[in-house]
Amino acid sequence: MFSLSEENYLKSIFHLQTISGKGISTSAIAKKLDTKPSSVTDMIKKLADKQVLVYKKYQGVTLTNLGMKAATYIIRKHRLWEVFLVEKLNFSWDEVHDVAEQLEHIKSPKLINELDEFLGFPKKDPHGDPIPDKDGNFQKIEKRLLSTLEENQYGICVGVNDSSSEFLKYLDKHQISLGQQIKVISKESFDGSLTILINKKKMTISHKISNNIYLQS
Amino acid sequence: MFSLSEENYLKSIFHLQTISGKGISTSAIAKKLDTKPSSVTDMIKKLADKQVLVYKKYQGVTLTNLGMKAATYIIRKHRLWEVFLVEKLNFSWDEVHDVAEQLEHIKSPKLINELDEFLGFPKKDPHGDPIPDKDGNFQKIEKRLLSTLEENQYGICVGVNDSSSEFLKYLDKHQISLGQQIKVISKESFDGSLTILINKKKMTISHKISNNIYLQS
DNA sequence: ATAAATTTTTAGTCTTGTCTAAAAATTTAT
DNA sequence: ATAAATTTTTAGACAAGACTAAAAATTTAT
Repeated sequence: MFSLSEENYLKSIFHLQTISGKGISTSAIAKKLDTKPSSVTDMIKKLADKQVLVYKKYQGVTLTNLGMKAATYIIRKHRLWEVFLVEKLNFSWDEVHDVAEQLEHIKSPKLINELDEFLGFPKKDPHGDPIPDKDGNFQKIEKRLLSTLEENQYGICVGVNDSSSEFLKYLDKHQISLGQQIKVISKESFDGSLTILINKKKMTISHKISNNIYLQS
Repeated sequence: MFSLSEENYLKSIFHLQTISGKGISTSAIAKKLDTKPSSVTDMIKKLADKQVLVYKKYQGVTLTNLGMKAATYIIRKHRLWEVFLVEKLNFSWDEVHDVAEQLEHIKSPKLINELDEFLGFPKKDPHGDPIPDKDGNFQKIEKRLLSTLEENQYGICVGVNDSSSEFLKYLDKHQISLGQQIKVISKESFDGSLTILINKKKMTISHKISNNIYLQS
């Protein structure tokens, strides 16, 4: 069984590993968890003792299969609770993160599987991220950042990279949501800004925005 | 804001206070929380600093209005989650306690009021205990222990004193549930055992059982 | 290849919440 | 009323997690 802190480390390392592929540095973990590298070193030793990751001084860490399994289960819980909050309790997608962050640590053999069933075994959370099933399997949807598209290319919005309340509110305000088609009209090479067609309307967005929206082509 | 431990102390002190009425001793709290009196002394000082209880050496503690309010809110959360688990997630009444014990500590201004609404503003939890509303008010149902009835008296089962899984399973096994009428046929003064009429059938129960069942007359 | 800059680890400290052992206060019994 | 028993508090210690400051290792630059 893992402590609350241990679970948060596992989840962060899993996320970092999914992006980078390589061993994760102490400082990267510290940054993600908003803590100090020295604290990370301490915790990493504990987690290595528990066999959930491999750790060699100065070389970064890698999750073991056991660690991957534990992290996936935490993510399953997080995303199912997000669906619950949005579908049943009238939360908007920018309000769910902090609460799900707490709920994901609840321990009960029965709770999550029942919740899954109650929600109809959803495959994706409100931000478009896939929900692992009870065996830890989930489909990896191939998706690409809107910022990588060229003029005249298009796709369906299937996810976001930044789940912060601020960003999600921006999307709501400009009526950008999951499932919508987005087409790139023109691309400004100077600052990377894009003019896109969405909802039959043209709009221009900055690189910072397009770099946080995922499309499926 | 209170820590997890502080919340557990508040809840326990509230429960003890509801039963006894008087100031609660260090050792009573220690027993309830399965900890040591010395640990209780430490925590009590912290809680007194936070103005939630009044503490004088060797005299026991009493919750202030602030403390009562905080404790009531935790109990509201606990009982609403119990209703959710039973009504929506197929938990039986003997399975809910441990999970609700964790869920009651989730912090979210929105979560509990939405959950309350989602459940249809229930007035009682699965064990018959009243659920405080959002302002902390709840009806005190006058109820008495089955063990205090005399021969030929009867009442409706409205709650239990012991919420342990073992006791609740006993009740399920013998088909005793909330809402049923129970009549005392005879009372054995030697050991306090009762012969009762329930479901049109006679059965004999020990004093330990009748002392944990509440009736409304 | 060596010096400078950066990253990581160690060493020591702090906080929260707990514990044991012993001292102090209170209650009970004679 | 005083001694004995009980309850409560103090004192000191420990584990989990985190922090700061300084040392060690690694990477980058000259």
